[in-house]
Parts: sequence; structure tokens; C-alpha cells
Amino acid sequence: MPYFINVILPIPLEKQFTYSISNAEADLLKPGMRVAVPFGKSKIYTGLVVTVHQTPPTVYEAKEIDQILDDTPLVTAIQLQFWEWLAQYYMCTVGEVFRAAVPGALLLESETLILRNQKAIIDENELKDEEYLVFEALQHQPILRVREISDILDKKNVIPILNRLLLKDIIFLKEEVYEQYKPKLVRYVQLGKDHRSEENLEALLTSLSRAPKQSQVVLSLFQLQAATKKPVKVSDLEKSSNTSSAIIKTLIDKGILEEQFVRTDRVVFEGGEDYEALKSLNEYQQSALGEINNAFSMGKVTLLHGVTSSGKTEVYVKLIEDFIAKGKQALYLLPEIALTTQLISRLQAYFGNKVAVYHSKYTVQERVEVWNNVLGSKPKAQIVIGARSALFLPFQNLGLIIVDEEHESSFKQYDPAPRYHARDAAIVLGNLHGSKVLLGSATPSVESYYNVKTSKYGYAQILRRYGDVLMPDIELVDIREQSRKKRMKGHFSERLMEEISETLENGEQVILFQNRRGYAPIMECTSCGHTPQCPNCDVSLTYHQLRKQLRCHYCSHHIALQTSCQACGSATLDTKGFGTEQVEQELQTLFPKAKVGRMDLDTTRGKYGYEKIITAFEQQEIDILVGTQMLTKGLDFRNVNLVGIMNADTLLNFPDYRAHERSFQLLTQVAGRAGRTQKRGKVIIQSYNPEHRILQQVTTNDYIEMFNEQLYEREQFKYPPNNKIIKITFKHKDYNKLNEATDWFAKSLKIGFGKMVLGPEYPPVARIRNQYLKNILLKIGKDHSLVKTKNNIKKIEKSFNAISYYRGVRIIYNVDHI
DNA sequence: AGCACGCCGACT
DNA sequence: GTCGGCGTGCTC
Repeated sequence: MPYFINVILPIPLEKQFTYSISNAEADLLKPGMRVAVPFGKSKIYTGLVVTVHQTPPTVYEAKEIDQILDDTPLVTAIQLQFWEWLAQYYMCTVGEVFRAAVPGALLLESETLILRNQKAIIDENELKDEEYLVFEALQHQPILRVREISDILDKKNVIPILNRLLLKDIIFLKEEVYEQYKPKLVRYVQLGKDHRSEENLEALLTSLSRAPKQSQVVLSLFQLQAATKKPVKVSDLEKSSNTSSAIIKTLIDKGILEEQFVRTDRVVFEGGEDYEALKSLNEYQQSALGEINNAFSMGKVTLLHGVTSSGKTEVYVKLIEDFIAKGKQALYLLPEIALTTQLISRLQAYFGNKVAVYHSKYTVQERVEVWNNVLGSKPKAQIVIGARSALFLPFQNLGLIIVDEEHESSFKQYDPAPRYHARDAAIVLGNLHGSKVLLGSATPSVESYYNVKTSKYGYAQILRRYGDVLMPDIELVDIREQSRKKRMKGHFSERLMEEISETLENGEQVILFQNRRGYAPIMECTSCGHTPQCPNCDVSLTYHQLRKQLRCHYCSHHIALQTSCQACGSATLDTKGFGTEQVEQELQTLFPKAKVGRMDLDTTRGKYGYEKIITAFEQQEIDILVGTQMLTKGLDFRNVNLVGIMNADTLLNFPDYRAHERSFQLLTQVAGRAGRTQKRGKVIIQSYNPEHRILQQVTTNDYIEMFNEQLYEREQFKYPPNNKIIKITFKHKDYNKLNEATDWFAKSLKIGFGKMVLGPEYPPVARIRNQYLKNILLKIGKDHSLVKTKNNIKKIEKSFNAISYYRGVRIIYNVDHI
């Protein structure tokens, strides 16, 4: 009986695909292994084996696989279960989860190569211009890629031309698949067998007496090897003998040296073996740890609620220590922006090279190495610290998951699918592994705190800051009043100016928070009111002073800065609103002696962009640091005594149901950066609306009141935690078609769900990259089954797709949309 | 998602 | 009269 496999392909299709395999392959293949399979006319994709079976497909002939890519499974059975859950819950395909879960370097795809047919007899006169260009290019370079041909011809669709050349036998095509991951090899050398004894060495040195460089190398190598008796890294040898690789190569060619290659990890912790002993916990941390362990023993997910700088990290470290002592793996999840060198080096100081790091700034190659180390339960991957994607690593016996900064909305993936929430997914993953899950935050999300209130989660609390440092003194400044009295200097109130001067005089540092990058959001003509718009999206262009450009934040379209209004020609252009760049500039005029730094998306690009600014600030080369959200997470600066929030209103006026909760969290977190040593820190919050409930609650640090009010409001408007929401986004370039399609969909939904259907409504930015967008929001009450609701939606989608006019309108589901 | 096949406007 | 636009349908 012939054998078959079912595979998952990394594409957004619901189905699994069946391929035929030989008996020999059936012996080798196990679920979780990768295979390269032909798909469609010419492509080759990486598929993941789900089942090996003997049921032939009935309505089609199964294709054969191209090749097997692994000799042991790359993905575990638990991972496959986890992927199924994600796909089901977040309404996407398992293929999309597969694509997101596995490092890109392991998902090989074929590429079409164009080669010249050497045997062809070509009459150049028969070729058209474009065909000739391709032909000529192939004379210089025997192999070309489709991309390169596109570049040569300056045209995107080159397939018709290639087809014509193919027909004329001038070229042929080849599909090439290649492994993108290559292990890193380090070259080692040692003295050849014949030269190792002392007398042979002397003979050798005599024979090399007329080649002083070479004998120098031999001598250095002998000294280096004397200590270890092991081969020596070529790079070390070059350094110690002060020679070039050419001389070493000559010696290898002469057979005097032997070379060998050793596989190494790209990611190595250089700290050695001396771990720092864990600081002993203070009584508050100790009692929190007790409460956590108590809740864990009841099998509960637990929330650790500890004020800013209360030393939550030490509690985590203690827990991790306990779990790895039991031989378990531990996963420590953080939002991307909190994954700073500061925190990582702190953990490495405790656990040395047992810590592996996994996040988006790592190269694909580095990620493959972490993946393999986790899969092999290697000692160096017992503890994984990473951003949300670290959930997808192939853990073998995961004992503990910590989700730090649990309230952070960046744990929810927005685009592309799977649009999962890492905190919620972590709880499911914990269930599959039977591991304990700890959520930590200084300002828990309403959802998590609600789960504590309803006894679904365990709870532990730390109310004191570490070392009994006082909570900062928070002062609200009414800038409405100030600007009316013309007391503002730019965007700075008198109070903020005073405090900055005083702090600088004391030799302390200042952090200023402005939740907007760029110089000023928009440029406006004061004569006619015209503002430059993006041609592809429904937004105004943002002014970036540094590059003298107007840029679109959605499609990265940009134009040079205008000197006169495009609409009326007058030169009376002015900026409206302000961002970090402008704050930075104002500071330089207001405090000419202070060194000002800026930290936002624009200044932290690149692998070490971040570190540079942080280090400069730590070493007090910067007096005032201006920044966005990034400033709030995982950073610990000793000498900061003042934090200023330039404008709290932009946060509060955000048009979504989480705006208030998020403002409270953000402001509390930023405030927490002030005064981390003995002196009480100072926080100035500037606002046009200082009576706002949330601002009052931040000032008095009243989390409970904030929670109760928010919970009440959420219940009134049928939002989570008691209700579930699904946002359905529709996308199409034809405005009218989109409107009709969304109206149809909403009408169908309303049959089953009535007034729980909201919209369709345009989002604030209704067109991006020339595609119009429209949303339908579905609220699902506690009394409704989520699974049934989703099935219902899928059914409606099916009928929707059966209407040919609507086809082409893209539908995007976002479950638990934040 | 890609990618091929198939039917209508603007150029040689 | 062709070239190339993108609507439609399929992929084991």
C-alpha cells in the first residue's frame, strides 16, 4: 500500500495538502518534520508533516514530495496543538501560524533561475528589444533571477517575455531551493602530527629560518598549544603572532599546520561562569513569593501586582531559579520595547549562559540557533527571554512562563495574522505544558485584575518600592490657564521650567515624555488652511525636521519640504501640534548649557541604536532625555529626579475604549522613572484638563478606583472583560464596492446578533496605500458561545464570497481587538 | 498568498 | 492589429 503525508503549508489556506511518499520515506518521516514540496505550477514550498498515512486522496492524484529537510522533528506535538488553538481562536489558518512561528530561515522557498541555452542557435535579428536585453545580460552573467530581469527591463511583469524566450529555446528555467541557515564555522589550526615533539619542532624552525614570518607563527602556535594541547582559533593565532591569514594559509598548504572547522553559536554570552548571587528578597518580596507559590499550587495563573521599582524582577529570578533547579525550562516574556540590554545583562549576571534571548532584532540565523537549542533542551537555553514570538519556540518541558508588563497592548499582534495576544496565548501554552504562569505589572490590565477579582487568577502584591524609596510626588500643571496668561515658553510651563533648572543645578537628570515623534505632526498654510496630504492614504503628511521632509507614517511616502503652499502659493506655512523633535529643539534654546538627547523610533533604528542612547544617558553624557513610549519600559536610571509629561491630553483623547486605562498605565509607568534612589522624585504632568478623573487617579496612585470606574464603563458599553469583541476589517480599492460589501455583511450579521453589531464604520484613517478600509465591530456577551459565533461568521463569509461582485474585498478578523 | 489563464482599452 | 491591464480561479 502506498504512503501519503498531510502537510501544512505557510500560506493562508484552510486545507492541509496530501503528497505521496515512498515506503523508505514513510519510515523516515514523522509529524513535525519539514519537507520541500512542489506547489502549483512551478513553486516549491516548505511544508510541515502533520500525519503519515495510507489513505489515498480520491479526487486528485497526489504529487510526490521534492525532498525531506530534517532528520528529526523540528516542531513538537504540543506546538502543533498550540498552532491549532491559535488558528481557531484568532480566526486565521494554521498555515499563517506556521509562517509566523518558525524562523524565516527554516522556511525555504524556491526561486526561479534563468539560464542561457548554450546549444541554441540564435538569430539576433529575430529578437525584440526587451528579449535582446535579456539575451545580452545572459552573455555577461550565466544565471539571472526574475528580480534581476525586472530591474534590467525596469518592468514588474517579465513573465510574458521569459515565456517567449523559452519558446524560442534561448533560455531554460530552473527552480532552486536552498537552505538559508548555514551554521557558523570557526577555523582552528594545530601543528601537524609530524611536528609536535620538541626535537621535530626545532628541525622545523631551522628549515623555516629563511621565512621569519612563518617561523614566528609556528612558535606562537606552539606556545598557545602548550597550555591547552588543543587546536587554536585562527583569529587568536593571527593576533598573538601578529601575522596575516596568508602566511597561515601557506603553512597549511605546506602541511605544517592542520586546519579544522568547528560549529559555533553566533550568540554567546561572554560573561564566563561567575554568576552573581541573587540578592536576598526583602520581606515584601518574600511574602509575594509565598503568595505566588501558594496560588501556583492550586494550579492558578497568578498576577503579581507590584508598584514601579518594587523589585518584581528579583521575585521572577527567584522563581526561575526554583524551576530550572527542577530541570524545567522557563520562559520570560516582555514587550519588545522593554527588551533592553539592561535587563538582559541583569539576568545573565544571575544565570550566565543558561539564558537565551529571542526577539526581532536578532538575525534569522541567530533565531535558528536559539530554536535548535530550545528544541534540544540544551543547557544554554534553559531560560528564554523574549518578545511575544518566543512563545513559538519548541519547548520540551516548560515549567514556568512569566509575562512581565502584562498590561502592555503591544503583546497583541496587529498585523499580519495570527493576530494573537501573547499574554492570553501564554496561558493556553502553559496549560498544554502543565506549566505555571505568572503575570506581572505595576498597573495590571483591567482584564487581568478582573480575573483576580472573580478568583480565576491568584494574586500577589508588593506595595513598597525596593529600599523603601518613596513614591514620586506628582504635580498637575494647568497649561490652559498658563497659555491664557501667556506664561508658556514654547511648550513649557513655568513650573516645568523651574523644576528642570533646579534638577540640573543639583547635577541630576531629567526625562521628558512626549508621545509623538517627528517635529510637528502637520504643516498648515495660514492663508488658506491647506495641509499637504499623502496621495495614497487619507492622512496629512508629518513634518520631519531632521531630514527636511514631509512623510506619511502609513505608507512611507515622502516629499521634500515645501517653501510655499501648494494650494494658494503663499509662503505663510506654519506647523501645528508638536513632537519629540520640537521639544528637543526648544530645550536647546531654553537651556543652552544642558545636553539634550532624544529617544524615539527615528533615533533608535539599527541593532545598537537603542543601547547607544541608553548608555550615554546612564553615563550622564546627556542631561535631559526626550522620548516617546520607549522610555517607559525596563529602564532603570539611578540619577533621574524629574520626569515631565509635556501633554497628557493627547493620550486621554484617543478614540477607543482603552484610552483611559492606557493613559493611567502609561503615566504611572513614566512617573515611576523618577527618583529611584533615596531622594523623592518629582513628576510634572502638563494638561489642558487637569481635573480629568484619570489624571487625578494617577496623582493619588489610586489603581483600585481607576479599575472600578473603568470596569463600570466597560460594562455599560458592552466591552471586555465581560464581553468579547471581534473587529472585522474590509479592504478594497473601490470605495463604492467596499461600502456595498460591508453593508451586506453587517446586515447578515445583524440577523443573528442584532444590536451587538456596530458599524460598518470608517476607521480614523480610511484609506491606506490606496485601499479603502471599513470596520464592523461585533460584541459578544457572556451568554453567547464564542465558538458558535465564530462559526456563524465563517458561514456568512462563505455566502459573501459566493457573491462574485464582492469577491476581491479582503476580510481581516481581529479577535479581542485592542 | 502566488500564479496562470482569459477578456477588454491604448499604443505601434 | 498587438501589448499589457487586472478580474477569476486553483493550488495536493
